[in-house]
Amino acid sequence: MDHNIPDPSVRRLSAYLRQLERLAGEGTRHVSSRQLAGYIKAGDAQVRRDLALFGQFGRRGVGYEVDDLINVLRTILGTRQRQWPVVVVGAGEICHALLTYRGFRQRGFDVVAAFDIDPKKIGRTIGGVDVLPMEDCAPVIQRLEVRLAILAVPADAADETARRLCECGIEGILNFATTGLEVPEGVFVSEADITSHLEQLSFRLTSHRP
Amino acid sequence: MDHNIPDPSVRRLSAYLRQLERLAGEGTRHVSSRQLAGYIKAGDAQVRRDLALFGQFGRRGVGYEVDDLINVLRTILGTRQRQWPVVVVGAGEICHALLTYRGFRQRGFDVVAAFDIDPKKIGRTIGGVDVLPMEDCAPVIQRLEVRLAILAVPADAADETARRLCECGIEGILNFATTGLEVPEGVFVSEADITSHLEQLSFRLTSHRP
DNA sequence: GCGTGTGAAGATATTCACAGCC
DNA sequence: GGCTGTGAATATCTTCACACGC
Repeated sequence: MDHNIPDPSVRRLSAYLRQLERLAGEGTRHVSSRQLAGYIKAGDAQVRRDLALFGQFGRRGVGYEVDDLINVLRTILGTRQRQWPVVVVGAGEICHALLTYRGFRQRGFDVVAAFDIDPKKIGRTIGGVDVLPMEDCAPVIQRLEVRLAILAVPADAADETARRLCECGIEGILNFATTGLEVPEGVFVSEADITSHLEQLSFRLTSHRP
Repeated sequence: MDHNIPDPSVRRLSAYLRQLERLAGEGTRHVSSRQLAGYIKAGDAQVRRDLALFGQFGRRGVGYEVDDLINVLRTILGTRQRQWPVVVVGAGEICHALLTYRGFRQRGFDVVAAFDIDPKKIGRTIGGVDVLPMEDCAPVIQRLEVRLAILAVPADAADETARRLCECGIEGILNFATTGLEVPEGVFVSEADITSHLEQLSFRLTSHRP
């Protein structure tokens, strides 16, 4: 399987999967690229191209079988064969929201531990997940073979914490901090700063209308 | 000011602003496109191009004045002249995290109210913000001239709630639900589904290494 | 008829490379 | 020497349009 997949395509693959899961829940068995495109802001050719990057999954004249395509997309995204253990660092409000959200598991992610440096937070259990002292992060990550971390610490601690996570072998970081992170080669970062999202919107509402 | 600004550029403008705010806090007065690019995964020419979309803000041989550029970027992003009132819909855990996060205000956003349909949640005050019944959303949005909403309801309620918000005059939605939304022409949606972010990462860690 | 898969064309975004100014 | 701003070149992404199979 090739490696030069554009970022926008990967984002859309996620979006297709979300729609397909919904369709499957409604009992729909077949779907066309045009339908799928309708849910996303995209054209039907775009949908077919995105899928064609990985193989041929449809039938001409018919479309795609919903359940099949779900499995294909999960395989592509890496959430079919394995359940990904994930750690959350920083036991604040975002962490709380993440640990009580029950939707991750069925999508292939499993929050196995949270870490903090605040003794008042350490020892608590939130949503069935223990909040552990930051010192434990290396052994836990290694023992459970955790490769993904969610970073939810204050901005001024983000970079240092990220460095530490990378040392423990973390390869992917979902970053809720407002700071951009400096990470070693081979570590992927996905930015989830909420303020930036709001700024995208405020930009679009500011004198840039079509 | 033109309107055909690429989405990736707008995302980077946010990122530059975050870095500049940090630099300003550290007392740094000048910055070059190369430095700025170093924080982001981008080249120096990219930084200059992004800024050149809106004007000329640097001095040759010198670089950019940090405070000036902060003001420029805030103006571009629309967060300099005005404080944006924002409503949160769905008073769950994410809402709780949003209402207790104190960083929005200094970045130009002000959460003015939260809404829910659950009587047990209505009437509470979280982080100084009242949780109001969903029926009040239209009058509040109109009275406070709210144009931005954060959608934090369960997936199955997302589309219907979004429709309702658009009817109230909301023009930008930050969507935490896993569903893609169908919104009228002229309404902007920014997707913040956390599972999708995790899927981006798990994809990159799955057999697609360089 | 319908809908996929895909070369070829087109549109967009990024990088190069250098003139011009500090 | 350093660094911006920007045409020109390149790379990347998206759309068109049609052959092929259902």
